[in-house]
Amino acid sequence: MEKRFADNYLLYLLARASTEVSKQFHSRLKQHCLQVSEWRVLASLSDGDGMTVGELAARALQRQPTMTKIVSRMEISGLVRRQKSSDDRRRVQVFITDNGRQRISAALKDALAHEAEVLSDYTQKEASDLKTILRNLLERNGA
Amino acid sequence: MEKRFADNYLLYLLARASTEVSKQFHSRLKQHCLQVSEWRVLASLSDGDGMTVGELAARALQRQPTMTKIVSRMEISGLVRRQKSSDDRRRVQVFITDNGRQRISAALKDALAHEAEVLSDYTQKEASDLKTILRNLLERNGA
DNA sequence: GAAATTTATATGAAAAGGAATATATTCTTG
DNA sequence: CAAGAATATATTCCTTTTCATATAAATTTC
Repeated sequence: MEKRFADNYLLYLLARASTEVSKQFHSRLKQHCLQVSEWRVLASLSDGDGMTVGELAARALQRQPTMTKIVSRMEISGLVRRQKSSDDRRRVQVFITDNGRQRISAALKDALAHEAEVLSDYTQKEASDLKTILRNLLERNGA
Repeated sequence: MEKRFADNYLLYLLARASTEVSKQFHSRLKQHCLQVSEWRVLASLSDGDGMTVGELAARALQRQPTMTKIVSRMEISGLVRRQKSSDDRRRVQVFITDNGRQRISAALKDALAHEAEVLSDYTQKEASDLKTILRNLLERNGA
């Protein structure tokens, strides 16, 4: 069988790996009534609450104007709240609400469970090596 | 420094690696006047011409209705052409045009050059191991 | 072989995203 | 400290994607 360009092209392998594995998890998110973008924002905020729109955009791999819109929607649905930063009033800090915290809590557990499934065939060392390799790739590419 | 959930979460590392590395290449695509979706379709077709809309969607990691529209746009701009399959007239086969082949040719070279840059710090073996690991992850996750 | 089911693609309305730019605030520099 | 540059967020307009479903052809089942 002939080897296709794509099957040996790093960017495609990365995109495919990310897309396929994420797709599995995204179907679980539906059960938590969470959109992918909502999940990403809430997961980020559960790490460090009170992030600015720009920080959130970077973390959630979105552009800033997109994040502004995501935050607006999530504010309306009561998952987060906005607050102008007092020391730099250009900045807007986004905080997770109790409602948001409740919604993300189960999803976070589910995320870890799903990750365990994805890595179920791997030894502990293999799994940690895989992650190290990815972090390494990111470091070497200016992330 | 505290460790964030995301920085050790496989799906995030994959998404981040894919997004960051792809972003670099996407800016190059602009110089070839190609959209990302166009690049993906043409690259797929340069591997195996005459793919169905469904096959293309799977390869280009898009949903089928999205691919129908991408193909429609690309047909209008003369990069591909459609042809109803004769053995199964539900299927539509998509072929790359001469114009499309011209447009993709330089981009393909650029893709390989960019990949080499991304992997410039890696030895041959490390690079090939990285790809093997990703292919492996895909196989184990039903891709 | 007709009816029901499945499969492949297309369509239409609504949601989301993207690029460019506006607005507001802070920083810099002379 | 005023003018200009830089930074953070929001907005606008336009393109693209998504979801649900329609359409059309092939396959299965009775």
